[in-house]
Amino acid sequence: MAVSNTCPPPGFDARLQLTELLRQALTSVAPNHGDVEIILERPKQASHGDFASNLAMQLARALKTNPRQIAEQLVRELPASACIAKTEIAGAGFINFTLTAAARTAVVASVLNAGADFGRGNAGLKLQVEFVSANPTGPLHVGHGRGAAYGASLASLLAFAGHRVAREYYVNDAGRQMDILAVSTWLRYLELHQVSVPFPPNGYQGDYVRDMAAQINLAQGDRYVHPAGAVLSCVPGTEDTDDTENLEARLDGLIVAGKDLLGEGWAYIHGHVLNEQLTDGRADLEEFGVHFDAWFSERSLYDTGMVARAVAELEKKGHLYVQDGAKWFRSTAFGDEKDRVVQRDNGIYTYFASDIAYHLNKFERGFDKVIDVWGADHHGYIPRVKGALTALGADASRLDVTLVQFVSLFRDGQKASMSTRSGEYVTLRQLRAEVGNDACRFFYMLRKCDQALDFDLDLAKSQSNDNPVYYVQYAHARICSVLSQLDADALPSLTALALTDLAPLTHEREHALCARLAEFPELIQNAARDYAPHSLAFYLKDLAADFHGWYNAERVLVDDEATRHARLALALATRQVLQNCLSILGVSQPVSM
RNA sequence: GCGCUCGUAGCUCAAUGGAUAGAGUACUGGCCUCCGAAGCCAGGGGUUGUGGGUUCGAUCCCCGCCGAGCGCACCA
Repeated sequence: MAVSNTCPPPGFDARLQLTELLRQALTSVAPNHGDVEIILERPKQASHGDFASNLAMQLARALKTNPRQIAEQLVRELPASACIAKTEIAGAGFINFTLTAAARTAVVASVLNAGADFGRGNAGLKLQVEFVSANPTGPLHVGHGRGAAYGASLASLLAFAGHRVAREYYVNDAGRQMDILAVSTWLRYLELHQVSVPFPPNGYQGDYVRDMAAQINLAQGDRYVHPAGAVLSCVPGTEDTDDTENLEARLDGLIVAGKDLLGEGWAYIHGHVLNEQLTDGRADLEEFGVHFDAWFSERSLYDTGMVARAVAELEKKGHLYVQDGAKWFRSTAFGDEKDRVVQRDNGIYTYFASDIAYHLNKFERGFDKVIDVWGADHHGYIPRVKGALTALGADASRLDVTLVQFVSLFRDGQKASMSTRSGEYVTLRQLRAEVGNDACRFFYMLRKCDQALDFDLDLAKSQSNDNPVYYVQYAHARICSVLSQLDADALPSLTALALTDLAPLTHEREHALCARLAEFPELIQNAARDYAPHSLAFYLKDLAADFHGWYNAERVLVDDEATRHARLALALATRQVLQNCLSILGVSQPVSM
């Protein structure tokens, strides 16, 4: 017989308790199946109680018995517990548990005691999350913004779940794209000096390139000026702009010209534009609340000989062969659809080679898991990277690649076009200025990352109840507002509230809100396991809804002191969980709005 | 053609293999002498693209088909 007025001990966990009870019942009913996993879920429907177990259904086949019959046996063998008000068998054989009021409201004390640590796990793995890693060839755009928001939230989530998380940005400072940016800037610089070299259509077109040219002009004057004839002397092909191959060859010719004519000056321009773009991107991300522990340079992999070492290692293990003068990695032996070049016939390593080295380096740093957040357009790249790791004798399952799908911006119902090269795209900075950091971070989290995102600018901007981020923040501000109604001496201390008698919390909505709070630690576990920070955004909407519903149904500041204190405790606990959850997503918690 | 990610209410999206598939939005009607109405309450809305299979049970797992996006470089 359940005793409903018994107070559960501090740190009481109903799920753990019920799991233990079922485990004991199981050993009595089916001693040979003691290893069956005990699953407890929170039913969607309130009439199904606080927790439901499908244990009887799981056993039906093995015991060759009707699930409902097994359920009855299990319930009969269930040890008595002070936290259970009712046990019911329902549906196909579910066992539904209804908790006592005291067991339901106990979470309030747990939240107030744990504070900012409520929900924190103790997972303890050493993880790395690498994200954004955009080429520093121009401003970050809204697609990078999604990767940034997702990666940052994921990293915070994993850290909150108890992992040790390193956040890293891989800087592609060694490739052809950087050369193209440097040559684009140089050509704009030459334009300032009336040297007429036609600007290539496949160069970087954005205004920021002209800005950097002006900076170089200011600092260095005309020392990098060369006549148009000299610049064009090593540019092959015709001016046919329809032939892509021809255009790329001409661009490469311009790069060669720049390196030859400028010598040290090329290194200066290259270094300047790299530093400029990196600094800009870093500032942009910092303002967005996205921080990195490390900025890993691709070039450093060459400088330290890591790339050569990785390729030599593959060669030693017999996974390379030479064809048409190039060195190929036999990735088809590891599930890839074709073999891949790691070193070109001119001796230059491919990007893939440095990426093998990079991932080898990551693995050598001793992470239990390496998580790469990539744009969805890179998905075809996964088999070859994993293949290379396997070929090197590493455990490729330690690498998880999460793909983030594309973002389309909609303004006035119209899709905004995006093209990096042409410079016609909305930057992350523009987006943040227009809709604000909080709405950005939250909107990016309103989709699973493997779902294409249509970002509705007008909705994100609207200061109305259409906007979910305001709905959640409003709940927080409302609680703060209630507390500010009290004189400082009328508000009991946190420790006092944590000890307050919660028996006055009898309303259905109060219990629903408590159940939502109790869900938070489980949410963290599941979301961290699934790399799914979006579920935190959905939880916040539910939590805010439960709070608003309660708030409209009952007053917090009532005359009766016992009731008032219990409700204050619940309001404070709600605010705490809102804070914990919003912090993980990098969204602020305004006191008023 | 091959591969990856998807297809859920009019629209935008959720749903560790569980019970009557949920929110928001839009539409309709209510709630401020009352702690913040950026709020709440009540309505109608569905063959989960489609056809099979596995399972006590499938939006979820497997196969086929239809449709969408993205890939299929000695670019990064």
